[in-house]
Amino acid sequence: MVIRENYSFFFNSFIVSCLINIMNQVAKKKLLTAEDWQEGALNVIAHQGVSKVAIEPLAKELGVTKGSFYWHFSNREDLVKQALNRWREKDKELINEKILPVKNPKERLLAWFKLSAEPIQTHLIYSTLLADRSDNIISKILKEVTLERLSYLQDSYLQMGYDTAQAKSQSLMAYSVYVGFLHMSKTLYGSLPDSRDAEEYAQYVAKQLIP
Amino acid sequence: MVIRENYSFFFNSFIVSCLINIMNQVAKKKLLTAEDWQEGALNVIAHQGVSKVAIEPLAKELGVTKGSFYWHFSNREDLVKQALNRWREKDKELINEKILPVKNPKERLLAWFKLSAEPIQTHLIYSTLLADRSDNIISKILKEVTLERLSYLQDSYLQMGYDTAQAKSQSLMAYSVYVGFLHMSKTLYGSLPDSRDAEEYAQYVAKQLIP
DNA sequence: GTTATACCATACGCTAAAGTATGGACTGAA
DNA sequence: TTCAGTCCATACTTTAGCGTATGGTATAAC
Repeated sequence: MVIRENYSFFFNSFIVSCLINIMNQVAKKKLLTAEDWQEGALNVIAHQGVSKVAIEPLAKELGVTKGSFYWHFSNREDLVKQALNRWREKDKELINEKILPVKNPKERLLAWFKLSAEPIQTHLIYSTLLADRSDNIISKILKEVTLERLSYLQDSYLQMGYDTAQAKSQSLMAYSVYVGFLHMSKTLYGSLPDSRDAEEYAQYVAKQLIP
Repeated sequence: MVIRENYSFFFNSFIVSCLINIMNQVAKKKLLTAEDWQEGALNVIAHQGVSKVAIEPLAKELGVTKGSFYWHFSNREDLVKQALNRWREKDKELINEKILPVKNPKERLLAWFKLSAEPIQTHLIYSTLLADRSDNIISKILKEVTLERLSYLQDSYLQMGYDTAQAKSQSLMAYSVYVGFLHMSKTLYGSLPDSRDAEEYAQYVAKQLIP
């Protein structure tokens, strides 16, 4: 008892601080940010397409109601716009971290082919957007992302000794193979293949497209 | 006056027969068949996607009302199903007429690459379906069409001396280039390129993919 | 301890589109 | 001429989802 009395201050302050931490975590999990909504939207886009992004179902999934949504966004179009911009930024970061640091152009291309075959969200989103011409926002962002991706592919081929025209055609073809792979795997297998098959395929394609 | 009297029978019968012809034409244009609805749906699918196929707007475009639709089809899903089956049949006929008759396997592949770059409806529909996973009907038909197309590509490579594994991989890659081309052209140029550019591109790709 | 602000719930109106029920017009056959 | 069958129009009901209006609660600042 004496001990408890002596340590009561410690225990009390400890418990209180713990409670505050927990409550903060609960509060932080319960209070949604705009990013939470964007991520939810991107998940829907990746698996069902932009047209399936609906406010009320998404709110239900996030454990809130429409009231939350219209606090963070002005309307549905606003959410789609912000979500797609978020996707573009995340995709850019991925490339900046995993592809561009590879100095040797041949190895960089190989790394890109490997990455392009991995079953990650950014590919799912890209392939879904490719056939969705319902919005001008989509066309705009899609074109930007595609041109940016093509540019670092072209750079690699240039650094390998291709002239400008050849590098352009070759990078376009390589990128077409990437796009085709995304759709073929979804069409034939229902989803992107697992890492082993993807690696194997990437090796084969790279052999054909990297001299 | 006399003349008019004399020719009145002729005039009357002529006018009547003309009217009957016109009315028949009007009647034949006014009475829609299930095929008319299917074609209308395919047009929407080609340019806007399956999710944009709506009964009342389509009826308005065809000059009728929903009453006509629910006479020919049980519901919306029924229309989509029949329309996609019609697309599959028309696509099959196209291949049977323009590709399969070419006896030399190398020339047959070349003909296929050329055809695959032409801005025709069947390609638009295919590329739109590729990212639309909203329905099981779509996935099913899409898979069937893809496998069938892959099979005659693979046959061509087999006849050119490839072994089974090589022919499989090579045809898959060639088909991926096709799919990629569809999306790339829509993404970068907004639509499929005109015949000259397509021909040029087909030549380049064929050089890479046909030994 | 009052007050402002951030965040969310609830309730409502509105529209597009699916599907139903019913009647009408036209046609060919009996 | 009547009658059945074909094809379509019109008038509903229903539902999903967008957007608004308003009120409630918690937290931080003062």
